[in-house]
Amino acid sequence: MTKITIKDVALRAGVSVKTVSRVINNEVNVRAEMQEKVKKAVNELGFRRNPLARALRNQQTSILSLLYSNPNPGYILEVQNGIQAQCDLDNYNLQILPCDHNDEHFFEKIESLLQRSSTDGVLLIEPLCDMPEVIDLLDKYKLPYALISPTTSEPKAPFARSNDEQASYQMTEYLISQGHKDIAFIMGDPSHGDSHQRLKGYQNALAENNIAVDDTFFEQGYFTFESGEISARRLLSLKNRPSAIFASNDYMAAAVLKVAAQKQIKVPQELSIVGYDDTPVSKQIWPALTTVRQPIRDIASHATKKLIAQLNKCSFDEVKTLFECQLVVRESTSIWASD
Amino acid sequence: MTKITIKDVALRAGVSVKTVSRVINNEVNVRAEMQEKVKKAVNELGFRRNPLARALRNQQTSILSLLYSNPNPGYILEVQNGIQAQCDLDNYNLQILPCDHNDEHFFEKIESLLQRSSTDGVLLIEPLCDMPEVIDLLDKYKLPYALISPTTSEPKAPFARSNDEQASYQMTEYLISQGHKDIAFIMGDPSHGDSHQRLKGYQNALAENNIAVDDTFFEQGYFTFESGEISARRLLSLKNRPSAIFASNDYMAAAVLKVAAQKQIKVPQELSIVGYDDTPVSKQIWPALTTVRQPIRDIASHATKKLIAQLNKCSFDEVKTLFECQLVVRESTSIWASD
DNA sequence: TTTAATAGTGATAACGTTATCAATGATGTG
DNA sequence: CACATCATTGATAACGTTATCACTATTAAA
Repeated sequence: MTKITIKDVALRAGVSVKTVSRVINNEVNVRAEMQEKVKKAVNELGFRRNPLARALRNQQTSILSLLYSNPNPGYILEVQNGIQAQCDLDNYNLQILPCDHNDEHFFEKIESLLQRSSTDGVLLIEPLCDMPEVIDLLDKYKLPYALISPTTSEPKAPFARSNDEQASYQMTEYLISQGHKDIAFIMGDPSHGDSHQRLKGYQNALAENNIAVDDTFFEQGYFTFESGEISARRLLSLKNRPSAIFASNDYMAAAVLKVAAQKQIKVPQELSIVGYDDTPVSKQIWPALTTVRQPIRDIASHATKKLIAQLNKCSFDEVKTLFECQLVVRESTSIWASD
Repeated sequence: MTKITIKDVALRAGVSVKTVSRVINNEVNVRAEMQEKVKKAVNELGFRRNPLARALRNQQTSILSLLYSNPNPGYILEVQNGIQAQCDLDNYNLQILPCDHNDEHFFEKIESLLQRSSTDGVLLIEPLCDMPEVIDLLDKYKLPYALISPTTSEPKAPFARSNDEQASYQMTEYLISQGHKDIAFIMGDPSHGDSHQRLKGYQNALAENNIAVDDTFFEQGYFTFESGEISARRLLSLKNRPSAIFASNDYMAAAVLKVAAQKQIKVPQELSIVGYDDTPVSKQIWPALTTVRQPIRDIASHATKKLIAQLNKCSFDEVKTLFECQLVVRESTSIWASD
C-alpha cells in the first residue's frame, strides 16, 4: 500500500489536482457538486495531505520552537502547555530545543539546533530571552521570535509577561496588613531580571508604609533550595529575628521552612513564610506555603499568539501584554501580634 | 536577500548541483579538488540546506514526537532531556504532543495531532504506552514507535524500562534491615502498571522475610498528594501504628510527612517514611525523603536509540532494555529498636 | 443584444533537495 | 590494441503540494 496523493484523489474524483487542492483548503469558487465529488474520493481513499510538501511549497513549516535552558521543570511544563494550547488553535506544532546556557559551546549548539530544525518562529523564556547574544543570533538567522516573561524594560520583540513588581508589592502589603514589620527578604539569582523586580516591589511596599529597611533582613539567594537554606540559617540566628520572611521563590521558602522546623520555630505562629511561583512543592509541604501565582500558561499562550500574528503579518497590538498575578494565601502566614 | 540554494552554490563553484549535493552529504567518489571548490562556495555564500526539501525528497522528516499525557512535570522533563540527548547524537528533532487521556475527544485529538505533525516515529510514556487503543492507532497510521517504561509484561514494540519490582523489593529489604517489621504500603494509581510492580516487590520482600501481611497496613492511593494524605491519616490513627510507611511515590510520601508533623510524630525517630521516584520535592522537605531513583534519562535515551535504529532498519537487539534503580537514603528513615 | 465582468476549472511550473542513469575519461586485462 | 572495469561527473526526473495563468461558461451591466 503506497501513500495516497492528491493526484490519486483527483483521478478518482475525475477532476484536476488543483480542484482537489481547492477543496481541501476550503477555497472559494468551487461548485458544491465538485466539493462533494472530491470529499467522497478523499474519504474513500483515506487521503491525508503531506504536511512536508505543503510546507516546502508554502515556505512555512507551521512549526514553532521553544528554546529553553532552565532547570525549573514545573515552569517549563506550564510554558509548554500554554504554547501548545495556542498552537492547537492555529494548527502549529511545537518543537522543543533544550540547551544549556552554561555550556561552553552554547552558541554553536543552538546555532546547529536552529539549522536543522526548520522552524517558523522561536519562543524564548528566561534567562535566554534576556540574553542579547541569543537575540542577535535569531536576528542573524532572520527568525521571528517572541519573549515569554522577559525582564528587560522595553523589549524590542513581541512579548508577554506578568507584573512581578506589583505582585511582590501586594505580597509585602499583605504581610504588613497582618501586623508584620520585621520582614526579611531573600532575593533570587541577581542575573535573572525577575529577582530585581520582586525586590523592588518589596522595597516600595516598605517605603510606602514607612517601615525602615533593616540591612540584616536582606539576603542574597540564588533561587535554589540550598541557597535558601543558607540564607534562612543566617536570618533565623539573628538576635532580632524577623517575624516574616519573604523568599523570592518557593524552593527557597521551602528551605526556610526546613530550617525553622529544625530550630523548632513554629510556623506560622512564630514565623510567617511566603514564597513565589506557586510551584507544586508549595502544596506538598506543611504548612503549605502562601505564595504568588503567575498566570504562566496564559502568558505563554499570549506570547505565542503574538508570534503567530507576526508570522501572518497581522497586527498584534490588541493582544494582552501584561498579566496580573494572584496572591495565594495558605497556611504558612498568620497575624502577628506585636509585643 | 533571497535564500541560497544548492543551485546557487553549483553556479558559483562551477559544478553541477549533484556534485554539490554529493559534497554536503559526504558521499564517496568526489575528487578532492571538487570538494574544495564546493566547500569554498558554500562558505562564501553562507549556504544552509533546506531540511524541508530534504525531508520531502528523502521521505523522512528527522522528527520524533513524544506523545504524553501525564501531570508529573519532573518526570516528563527528564524524559524529554533523555530523548533530546539521543536526538542530538543522531540529528533528529523532538516535537512534543501533549494531550489529555481523560479528555472525551482524546483519540480524535491525538489523531489530528499525528496528522499535522509529520513525524518519523513516536515515543510513548505511561499511561499512554500501556493503552492498546493508542498502540492500535499508531499501527493504523503505520507510525513506528518505542515505549518508555511500559508495564505490560511482554511489549510487542521496542522499549526500555527500569526494574521497579526489584527496586521496591530492595527498598523493603532495606527497611527490614533497619529493624522494621510493621511496614505499611500506600499503593499508587491501580490503572498504572508501575503501581502493581511496586506492590509486588514489597510483598515479595515481606514474604521472603517471613513477615505476615497485615491488611490494615495496606492503603490504596492514587499518586497524588491528597490521596496520600487520606491514607496517611488512616494509617497514623491505627492503634498499632506501623513503624515505617512505604509510599509508592514521593508526593504521597510528602503527604505522610505532613500528617506526621501535624500529629507531632517525630520522623524518623518514631516513624520512617520512604517514597519513590526521587522527585525534586523529596529534597525540598524536611526531613528529606529516602526514595528510589530511576535512571529516567537513560531509559528515555535508550528507547529513543531503539526507535531510531528501527527507522534505519538496523538491529537494536544489543541495546540495553532493563535498567537498575538506585536506593537514595536520606533523612526520613532510621533504625527501629523494637520494644 | 452586445459587451464586460466574474465564477469555475485545469495545465503547468514552481518549492529545494536527492536518486537514477547515462556519459565521460582513466585504468587495467587479455 | 581491443575491450572490460571503474571512478567521476552532470542532465534530468522525481518527492507532494500550491500558485499562476489561461481558458471556458456564466452572469451582470450597458
